[in-house]
Amino acid sequence: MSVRNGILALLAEEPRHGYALKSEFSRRTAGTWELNVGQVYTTLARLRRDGLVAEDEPVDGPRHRWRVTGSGRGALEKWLGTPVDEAASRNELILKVLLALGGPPDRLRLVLDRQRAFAMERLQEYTRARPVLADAGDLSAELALDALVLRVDADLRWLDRCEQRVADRERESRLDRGSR
Amino acid sequence: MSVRNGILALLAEEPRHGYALKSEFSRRTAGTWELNVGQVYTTLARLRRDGLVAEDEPVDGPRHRWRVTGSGRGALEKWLGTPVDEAASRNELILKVLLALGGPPDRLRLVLDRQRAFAMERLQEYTRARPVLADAGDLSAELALDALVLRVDADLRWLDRCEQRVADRERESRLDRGSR
DNA sequence: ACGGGCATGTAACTGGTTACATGATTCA
DNA sequence: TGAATCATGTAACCAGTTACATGCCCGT
Repeated sequence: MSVRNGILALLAEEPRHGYALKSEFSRRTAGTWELNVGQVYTTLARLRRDGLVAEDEPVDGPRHRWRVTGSGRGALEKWLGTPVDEAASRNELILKVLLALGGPPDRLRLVLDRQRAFAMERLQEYTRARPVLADAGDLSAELALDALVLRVDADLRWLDRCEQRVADRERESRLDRGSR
Repeated sequence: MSVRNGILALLAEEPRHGYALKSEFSRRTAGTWELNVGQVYTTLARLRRDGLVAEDEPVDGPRHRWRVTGSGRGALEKWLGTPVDEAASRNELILKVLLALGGPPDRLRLVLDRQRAFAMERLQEYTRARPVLADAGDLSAELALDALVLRVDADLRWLDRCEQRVADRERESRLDRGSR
């Protein structure tokens, strides 16, 4: 429901037309979340269907102005007030590693290596980009980037821990075989 | 494509029937990713449609045994070898905070507070559960929990940073108003 | 006899996403 | 004039998810 609620949040700030929502959405997420224009209109149609937004008839040219309804405002408050549960958000990286754990050790090592290399590359990019954003005074972009840095950092630590635990496991199994 | 590829990974270990996939999937993700049984069958049907898995005719009772095909193995390798891009995985928490940034300060503070309270609660739960899992010797569960801890920890740090930056911004705007 | 877990499946819905068609405006 | 951007919309697809129907088998 992220796109739905995101659009709702933007409309709650002020009524906007469809195309403006697309631009604003990606601007506010510092380009990390790009919407296909069409998606804005499909989402608006669904929001209208559910009574969360309403449209004014076009006045100047083809532009419709969309605004939030009362229940739309309610839905938004509810979304904002409900914390995001990391455990419930299905995480692809965790899944991948946990399942690779059941395959041959080489494959697991490949997964771990590829992911780590990628993460470190990204971390460098972010570190290079950080001061530029700070100079530009774009708070949203700074915070978005900070979030990414912290996450990728957490991922890297986790990958290290995985590698370590797996190495332990293999050492133990070698010892087992040796003492048989 | 997580569910699809996850099921593919399990079938690549050994042929299994549908119900076994459901159990194994949630066991291997340490209960953090529960599948509705029906979803397994719909996903299997789609995998078969795409030629990634094949089914043996039932031998004993109603049980079908599903196995990965050659192209299924290819698709799996590709998935495992492709790193997960954190920046491309749309993150609800970031979106929520960034958009709340555009609303009234009280609402932003509510979002931040709720999320932090929730995260700290979770962190405590995880810390309590950690030694139990270590004793049980369940490597998957341990690693899954570690991932959650690291992520929630990263989230907490980020929330702190957000609060700090927003407080800075408000102090500055107060100063601006004062010097007008 | 019956409740619960094992087992298979289908119909239907949701939200996200894209490809495509259409036309207005703007500016070089 | 013609490309780029602004602007609106629709048809269609995909993966994820759920609710529901069906029946087998096992232990009490």
